[in-house]
Amino acid sequence: MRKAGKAGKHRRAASANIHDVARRARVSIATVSRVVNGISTVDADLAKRVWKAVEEVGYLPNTQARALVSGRSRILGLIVSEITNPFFPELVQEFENLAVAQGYEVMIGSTNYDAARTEALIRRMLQRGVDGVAVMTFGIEEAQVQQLVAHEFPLVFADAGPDLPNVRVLEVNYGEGIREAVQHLAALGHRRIAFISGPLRMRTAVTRRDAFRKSMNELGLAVPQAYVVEGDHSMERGKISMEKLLALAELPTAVICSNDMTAIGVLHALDETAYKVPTDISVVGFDDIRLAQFMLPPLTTVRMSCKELAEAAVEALRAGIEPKHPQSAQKEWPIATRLVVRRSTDFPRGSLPAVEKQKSRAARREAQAK
Amino acid sequence: MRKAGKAGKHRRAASANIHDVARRARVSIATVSRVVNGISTVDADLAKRVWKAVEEVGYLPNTQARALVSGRSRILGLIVSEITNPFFPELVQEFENLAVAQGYEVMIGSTNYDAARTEALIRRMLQRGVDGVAVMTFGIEEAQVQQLVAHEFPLVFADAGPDLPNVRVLEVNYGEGIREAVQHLAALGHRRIAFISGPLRMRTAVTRRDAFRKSMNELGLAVPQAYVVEGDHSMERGKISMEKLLALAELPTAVICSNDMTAIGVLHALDETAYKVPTDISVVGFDDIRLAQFMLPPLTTVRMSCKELAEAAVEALRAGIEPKHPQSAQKEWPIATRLVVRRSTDFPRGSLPAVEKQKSRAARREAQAK
DNA sequence: GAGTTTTGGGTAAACATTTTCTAAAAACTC
DNA sequence: GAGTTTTTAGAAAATGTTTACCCAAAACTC
Repeated sequence: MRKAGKAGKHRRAASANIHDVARRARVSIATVSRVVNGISTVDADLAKRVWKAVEEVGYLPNTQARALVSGRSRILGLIVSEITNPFFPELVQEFENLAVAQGYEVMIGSTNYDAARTEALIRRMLQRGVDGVAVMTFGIEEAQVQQLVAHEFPLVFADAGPDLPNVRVLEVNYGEGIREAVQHLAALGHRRIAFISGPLRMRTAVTRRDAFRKSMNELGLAVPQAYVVEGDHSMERGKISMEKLLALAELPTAVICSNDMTAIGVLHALDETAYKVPTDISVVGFDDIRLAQFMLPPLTTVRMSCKELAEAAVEALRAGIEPKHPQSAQKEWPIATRLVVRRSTDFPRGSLPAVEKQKSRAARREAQAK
Repeated sequence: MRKAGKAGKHRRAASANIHDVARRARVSIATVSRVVNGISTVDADLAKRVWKAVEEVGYLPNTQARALVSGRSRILGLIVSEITNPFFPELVQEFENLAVAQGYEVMIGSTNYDAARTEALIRRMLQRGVDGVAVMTFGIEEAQVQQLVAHEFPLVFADAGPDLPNVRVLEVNYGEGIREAVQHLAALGHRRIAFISGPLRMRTAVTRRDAFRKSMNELGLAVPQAYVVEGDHSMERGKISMEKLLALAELPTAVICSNDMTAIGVLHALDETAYKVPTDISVVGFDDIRLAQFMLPPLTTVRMSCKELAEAAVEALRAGIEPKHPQSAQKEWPIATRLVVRRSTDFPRGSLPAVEKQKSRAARREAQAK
């Protein structure tokens, strides 16, 4: 069945190519190409013959040859901070599903907050000829942005990107969710609320922290300097940050964290003390990773929907890549955030009579169970 | 600076190609190709001139053209079960680092235990012309194995693969780690030990369960039918499985889980009861994901090193791909497992006088802290 | 029914490389 | 110093597609 003159060199037994199909269907390769690409000017009978031949020889178009001649690889780059932070796999999953549904492949890379690594990653993406890149690191260094921007393909940034023609930005509305978190805690009676931020060299970390400060101000609550601790979005650092807070003379009664991994570290730090969550200290996370509801206690957190982010990212990229995409003019893509109340937040100790408290907690538990 | 006749059609501004470099260095494209690929038959002076030109025009070889003509894409496929299960991102990370260090790109896909999805994934990988595929799903359905095996490229299976010339298998020694876990529990005084398995249609799940049964037998401990519950490696199912065990008339004093996610579900189920971990029930996981040490309490678990797995997978693939790799004859690649004791296991209640127990636990905690 | 338009499919030129073949020049050999 | 071998670099073929261009035949038009 194999083509005669092929084989030759010691090379992988190539699978069927367009010529094999053409020969079998007794048409030219141009016709095969047209049929496979769904170009409608082909006679129905011929098309049927071609499809039959495609089936018979098990033809899969060679993407490399396709990319070479068409100038489009149908690969989307996806850059994340840390693939091992559970938020990102969830995002990757959604992104990939959507991209594949649109006929794209995804090339994933994580920066691990390392400049050299990021540069190499970008170079690899350029070399593989990606059609566009989504930078979902929530902040990236200027030098690397330049490296990316210099090439002409479409870019999507989560949360912070330069204002340039082929750049689209997913505008995450942090204010919303963080305000809800602060108000939720304040409503429970908390006055001393601390915040553990992300690494402040990331713009998003600053944005989230400022959103916290703003919401506190709105309610007339003070934020002492020592109540804002810099973390780095890792569990390890979350733990250390909480230990810093625990060393203060006047402890906060609640802690809001810049992401869920930090919150997990905080829970861990508190587990090593006599303080209980939420009885003694309430904890709020950010992201709502799937794990959040499996923490002990299940984590109250601000949800930033992966699905929503992924949908916006893929569409925004397509808007940049595909010549006549309906939303090609849209530069800013809004993303909502909102509080999800679980069991890591409660009244601060002593704010209500014990009986009352017991009752309310039970009631909330019940509500939660549904 | 741009080549004259180019531009033409409405196409992305192409970056410099081999002709640009050749013109600038006043050599032929063959020479440029040779220099860039490190073929040593080029005069040192010429090579220097070529590298200079490469720098100046910012030449990046086009991987698609390369792949097209050489028949090798330098892409490795990596198939995992669920990218959202934290074990896999850790594996992906290690795998990617190693692959990139060897000049390969990685194409990742997760099956989500879905046959249609898996088939589509394999098709995509074939079409992109991967040089080899590592199937790290710890069990895959026969039909899909056939689909993969039919093509001639190298394959690596974790834990269960067909015995074929171009297939290499990472043989995970489950017996080892699981025996350590059972012995650890037995040494603490546990006699009633339950096991929550993975989905039994996966061969690895059966293997792990059988390893558990065998280790129990060796110690003369009975394993009632009801003490072996089928899970599916998810937190949700882990929780449900534990609830099943809690409904039994005679409760086990310890539970070993087929992976860490299941163990997290178990911890969660127990948190909703009056039973404490490890005081009332000890829990052991499997995998040792990074999160395990951040659980409350930190999880005793059997470590299956991602790094070791990734190293073996990449090397085994290279052994299949690269003509003269030193280990090209090696078909089985052993992977060790071993118990990591943390704080989710302890003496069963009542097995020792309270004072004694208190003391030992404190001692262990201390040992742990280091 | 001859001229004109439409339809549909084939030919061949790209695309950016690697690699084989060839040939010139340089370095030996006796 | 003529013949032989080695070294080195260029010319050109090949890789599997898409697509612009062209031309034959069919379908209209009057």
